[in-house]
Parts: sequence; C-alpha cells; structure tokens
Amino acid sequence: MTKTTALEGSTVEAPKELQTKERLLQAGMEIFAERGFADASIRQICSRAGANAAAVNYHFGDKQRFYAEVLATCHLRAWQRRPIPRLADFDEPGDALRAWLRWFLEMLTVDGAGPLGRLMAREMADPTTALDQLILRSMAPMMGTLYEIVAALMPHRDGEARNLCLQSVVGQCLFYRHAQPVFESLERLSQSGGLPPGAPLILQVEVDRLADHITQFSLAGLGVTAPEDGGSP
Amino acid sequence: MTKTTALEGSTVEAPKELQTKERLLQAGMEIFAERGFADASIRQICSRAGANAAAVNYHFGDKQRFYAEVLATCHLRAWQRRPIPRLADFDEPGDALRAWLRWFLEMLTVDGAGPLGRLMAREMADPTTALDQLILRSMAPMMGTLYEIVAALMPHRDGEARNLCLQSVVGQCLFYRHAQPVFESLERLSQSGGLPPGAPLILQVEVDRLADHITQFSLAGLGVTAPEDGGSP
DNA sequence: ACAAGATTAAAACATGTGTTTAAATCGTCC
DNA sequence: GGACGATTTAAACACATGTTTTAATCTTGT
Repeated sequence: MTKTTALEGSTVEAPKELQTKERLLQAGMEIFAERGFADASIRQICSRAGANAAAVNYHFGDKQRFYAEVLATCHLRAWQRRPIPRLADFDEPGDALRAWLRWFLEMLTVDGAGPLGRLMAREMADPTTALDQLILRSMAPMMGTLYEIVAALMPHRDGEARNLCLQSVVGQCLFYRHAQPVFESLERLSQSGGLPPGAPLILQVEVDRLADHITQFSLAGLGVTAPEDGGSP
Repeated sequence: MTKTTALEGSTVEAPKELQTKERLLQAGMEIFAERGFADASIRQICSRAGANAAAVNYHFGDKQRFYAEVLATCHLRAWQRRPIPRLADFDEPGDALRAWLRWFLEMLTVDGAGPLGRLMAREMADPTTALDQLILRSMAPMMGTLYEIVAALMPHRDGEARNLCLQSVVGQCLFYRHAQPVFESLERLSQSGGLPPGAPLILQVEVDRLADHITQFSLAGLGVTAPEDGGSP
C-alpha cells in the first residue's frame, strides 16, 4: 500500500526518507498553525524544513493531502502525549470536570502542548475540506468524554439541556484560544497609552487558575453547587 | 481633508460617486465576511459591486485602507441599527444581562444583523493591522457595558473575579459564532451517516432560547441565583 | 457648447503561488 | 564496481493577486 519500498530493513536507526518527511511534518505543523492553510506557502514550509520546494509534492502528493497528514499527526501526538481524562477515572464527577477542563485548556492555549489547539481554532474560523476529518478524529471524542461528565453531573435533565450546558463549558474554554490576539493587542495598546481610561483591562491568567474558575462557574451553572464566595485568599 | 471636491452641492439625491463607493462597501462587507481579508480578492469584490477592478484602489487607496473603512462602516451601521443595552436602562441587573446577551448573540450569529460578528471573529482568528481599530471602536465598548452589568451583579468581588466571570459570559456567546462551521459539518455528516452512533449530536438553537440558557447558566455561575430546575415545560 | 475635473475602463506589470518536469545525486544490492 | 530505484535539486509553467498606467467617458460649471 505505502511506497516505502526501499530502506526497509536498514540497520540505520533514522533513515533519510523519514528524516525529511518528518521535518516536513514538523515545519508544516508550525507554519500551518501560525498562518493557516491558505496563507502558509509550501515554499516557506520546505524552507524551514531545509528541503527543496518540490519536497511536499513528492512526499505527500499535493498541499491538501499534506495538510490532512499534518492534522492527523498533530492529533496523534497530542493524544499520546497526554490522554484525555475520562469520567471513569475519578470518584467524583466534579473532579473529572476539573481534570477535563485543565486538559482542554492546556491543549488549546499552551504552546508547548502542540499546535492542535491552534489548528482546530483555524479550521473553525475558516474551514477547509479537512474539517470533517478533524471533527471525527479529534473534536467528537473530546466532546463525547465531556458529555459523559456533564450527564453524570446533571442526571435529571434531558439531552438538550445537557448539550446547552456542555456548550457553555466548552465556550468558556475556547474563549481563551480565540481571544489570544485580542489579549496581545490590548497589551500593546495599553503600553502605548492608547486605551481610554474607563476600559476594563482584560488580563491573561495561568491555566490552573482558569481551570479552577471555569470549574466553579460551571458547577454552579449546572446547578451542582452554589459558587464559593472566596477567590482572593 | 477629504477628496470630495466635486458633486458637493448637487441637487441629485444619490450622486454616482456615492453610488459605486457605497456598492463597493456593501460588496466588501459581504465578501470580507465570507472569505476573510487575505482570501477576498479585490477583483471579486469589484465584480460583485458591478465596478471595474481598479475601483477600490481609486476610491480607497489600497486594500488595507478599504478593509479598514469596511470595518468602520460595519460597526457604525450595526450600532445605529440597534443600540447596545446598558445597565442604566433596566431596573434589575439580571434583566440587563439578558438583554445584553440577546443583543450580543444576535450580532454574532444572525446574518440579517450585519457582518460585524463574522468580521470580528475573523479578525480574532487571524488578525490584520485593523485589529487595534476594531478593538477600540467595537469590542471595548461592548465589554465595557457588560462589565458594568457584571459588576452590579457581583458587587462584593474584586476586578479579577469580575473579569473572569465576564470572560465566561462572553465565551459562551462566542462559541455559537465560532462553532457554526462545525454545526454545518455535523449536519452534513449526520445526513450521510458518517457519524459514530455514540457521538452526542450538537444542535443549533434559536437566539432567544440561547439567551435564556446563557442568562440562567451565568446568573448561577456568578452566584446570584440557583439555576432553575425547569427547562422542558 | 465647451473645457476642466472626476470617474470609469482596459490593459499591463511585478510578484507570489501550487505544481510539474527533467536532470542530477544518493544509497543500496547484485 | 556498476546499475537501478529512490530522492533531491533547479528550472519552468500556468495562474491569480494587488497595483499602476493610460486612455476613454461622464459630470458639472461657465
């Protein structure tokens, strides 16, 4: 099926073919995440990978199939780096919710966690033909595990109420991915004194504090607990 | 300052100059909203406006300044079509929150309400040089009015807690703009039977139901009320 | 009616894109 | 060592883009 006819049983640990293919995938993840599918140029990707401009077309066929493979690689590595927390792993559904939120927020906003979050956001902003694949492979399982947690937290409500609450939870997280450019622009504006005095300054927070806040806010919204009054210790 | 040296005191109600300039702005709003700044081509915009390919450069200088003017026009028309609900207009802060949410959701997701919501989302997904302008002119006032409402609803909390809650409220709304392509793709997938049986089907809801849900969820999250148990009548 | 200026129109320019082609290079096996 | 296939390289192709240019057309004031 595949075209790996040569260098199959070689004694060398890292064959050259996988070398540049791997470098292309790495560069593709970076640049597709930075610039999006349309704005990322094959020449730029090949340049960062230290390969010729025709390397992508040789190894992957065309830009679209290369992009699809980049998405698949992203998904695979993100999920094997840290598996998604499931309801069955916890005694209390509230703990499962907090763990899920921490996992989701990290994937979305922490750069070191891989570019899957950025690529998902880009695919939502302007979809390509690879959106269906991304939904089936990445998004649906994430939402499925969260739905189990939400269902355990509100067992007496019907599916539509659960879906609305699930979306309220997910929306709070997605905000911190989509608003990142706004944060940066606000920081820039506030340094140059271009902000009106009355405007409330929105600030970035660490993932742990975010997960704690969204957990409390959502548990209250779901009707599980009354929100704690604390916050400033 | 401006270059309107001719046709100034004409008796004609709709001078030709404003005709094509207005048509260009209209087509620009549509196509920039559909395809984003980079992917929208000047030729396509001029074609939809029934103008020559050089019309944009003649009337606005270049693509960037044209885009900035489109954003400004969008903002102006969206806000004069329906003013933003303010805290002072309501007796109860909860009513103000519900009205604000309804206004924000409509701007974000209802096509007839103008393309400002789409353009804001696009500018967040991959920013251009016009993001600062959009923040100062459109986003900051929206968030300012919401902050007043949130502050009235949680008078005993500090600014950081209020900001976190504000972002939780905004995130729930933004979800329904950013997830729209996912909704459409899910609908397509479910019709072709490509969805696994266990996957929870996320459905679109009307703006009024959304506003009600987010109001209840958020009031509970803010610690104002315990969420009602009802939902299915 | 005429002339001046604003507006349109068509064509060309420079540039960047994805992709293909053809030759050169490399690695491996007989 | 030499030959064969996989890989890399450089060049070219076809096309789309934003912008500029030049001439034509329209509008208006006198």
